[in-house]
Amino acid sequence: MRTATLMVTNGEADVGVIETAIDTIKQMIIDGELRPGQKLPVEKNLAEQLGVARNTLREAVRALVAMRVLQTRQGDGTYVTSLSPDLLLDGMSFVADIHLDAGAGEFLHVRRILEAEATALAATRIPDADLVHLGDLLDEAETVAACDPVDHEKLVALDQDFHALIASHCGNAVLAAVTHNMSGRTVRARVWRGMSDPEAVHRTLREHRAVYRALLARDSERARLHAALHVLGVEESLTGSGAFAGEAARG
Amino acid sequence: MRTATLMVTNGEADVGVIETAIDTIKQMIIDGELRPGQKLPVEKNLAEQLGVARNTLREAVRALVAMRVLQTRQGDGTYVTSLSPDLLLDGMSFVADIHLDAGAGEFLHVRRILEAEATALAATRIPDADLVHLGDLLDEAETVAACDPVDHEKLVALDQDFHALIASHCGNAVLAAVTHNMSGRTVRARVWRGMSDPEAVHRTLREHRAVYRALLARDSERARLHAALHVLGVEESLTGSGAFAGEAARG
DNA sequence: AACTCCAATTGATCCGATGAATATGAATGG
DNA sequence: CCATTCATATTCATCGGATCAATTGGAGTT
Repeated sequence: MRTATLMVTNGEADVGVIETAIDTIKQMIIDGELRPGQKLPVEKNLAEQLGVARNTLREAVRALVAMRVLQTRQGDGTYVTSLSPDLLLDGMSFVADIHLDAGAGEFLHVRRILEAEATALAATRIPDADLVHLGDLLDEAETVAACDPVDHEKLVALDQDFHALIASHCGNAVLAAVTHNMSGRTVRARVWRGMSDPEAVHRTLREHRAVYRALLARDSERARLHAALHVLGVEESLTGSGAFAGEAARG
Repeated sequence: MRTATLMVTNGEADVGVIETAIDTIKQMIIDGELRPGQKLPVEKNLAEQLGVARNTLREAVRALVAMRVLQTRQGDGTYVTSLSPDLLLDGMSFVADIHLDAGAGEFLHVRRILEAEATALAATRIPDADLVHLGDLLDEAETVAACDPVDHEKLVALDQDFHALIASHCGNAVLAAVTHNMSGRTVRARVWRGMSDPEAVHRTLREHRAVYRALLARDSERARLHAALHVLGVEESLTGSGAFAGEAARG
């Protein structure tokens, strides 16, 4: 009956009833008692089963909802989500966002490694139809960049779509999710907003097109290099080494 | 006064009061209004400031506590954590754990890429003192492995320490944290528990020592290769290709 | 100055009540 | 017989208050 108490003795130190309830539900998922899509007992019953008050259970459930493990629908019930990696790992983008001052470079370094691998893998896996779609994204981005009042928001969205579409075809959902989330919305927005120089925007778009051509050629190594170089360019533009040294090296 | 309502109009769709409260607090952190280590207003005041009930605020705070953004101390108050990447990213290990059936290979693939990079970087950065410590870990692991009733729990802990110590000196906290969390406790435990064959244990320890020797030689490329090969061995032992093909290829 | 002890502060947990959204099944019209 | 409409029950969302427990900080003592 008092499952919660049993879990405490089994697990680590008792740091609180709610933490215990969270870990208990987590463990039920890991153990397979709760499967993706499955409906949980109603709050009243589940609270009684775990030996906690309904409000306490709600805080535990809310924590799991925040980390995309559970999903609640008012009037219906609480369900286990698909637990797919891209769903559970999308909280990482928030981590990247709050470190855009100090640690943005570290996130970008990781993204460079992963994006290079994901792009290389995608070179031999992305369907022709999605390559066409990729080309459309590039064309649209260049159109937007040509306008005088450049819509940076639109460019950010197209940039994100471009990389996400490639990564989604690397054959590894975890790699795609981690890569995608290694730079959050705020980071991407800052990068593009920092491109006051029109030349910087065009250079970035040229890098995108270089990756695109490598994918068209189904050349993994070319794709890997261009992807890495592209992210490296972003890194250097953030650390400031791109404004002088980077630009000089390119020129 | 009604900050929460203002945030809704500013942000995305209103999916609930609690979600709004969570996003508001998140944004306050991203914007720098709340800094690491800072104390939040008391529950009563903060709830009033956000225009929600105290119970509602608690659920929001609880969600942020679960993702290691906030920390509460009874009788004292609620504080913003250090927000360090290793703290905020340690929830990923849970994601890895619940996918140990289907997607363990995908996590290991990512870990292989990152661990190779982290080990290569550490080769030129890890202090001599920690290299000594690393050697001690290896010696201890071999001692444990030599005992008849092999303590697999101890081996798991030593394995985790070995890799964590290396990654911690790669000069990139994000890379270290992501690498570390790419295989959770449950995954590691399963891997080591699956080594019923004593030869498999010794092979793994030999791989560890090969990485160690490369670090001693301060040879980044050797370290990278041995690290990648080591994780690859784990991948193959999980997918089953190690039992036959892997063993044959090695012999 | 150092220690002890008490009261205020603050979060932790619980309880009950009301509102809002959904699902379910009966009733209705075709 | 089938589709639609609608009333009702179920369930989560939100709220306000009450009590317990842990920490803090100052008063008082040595």
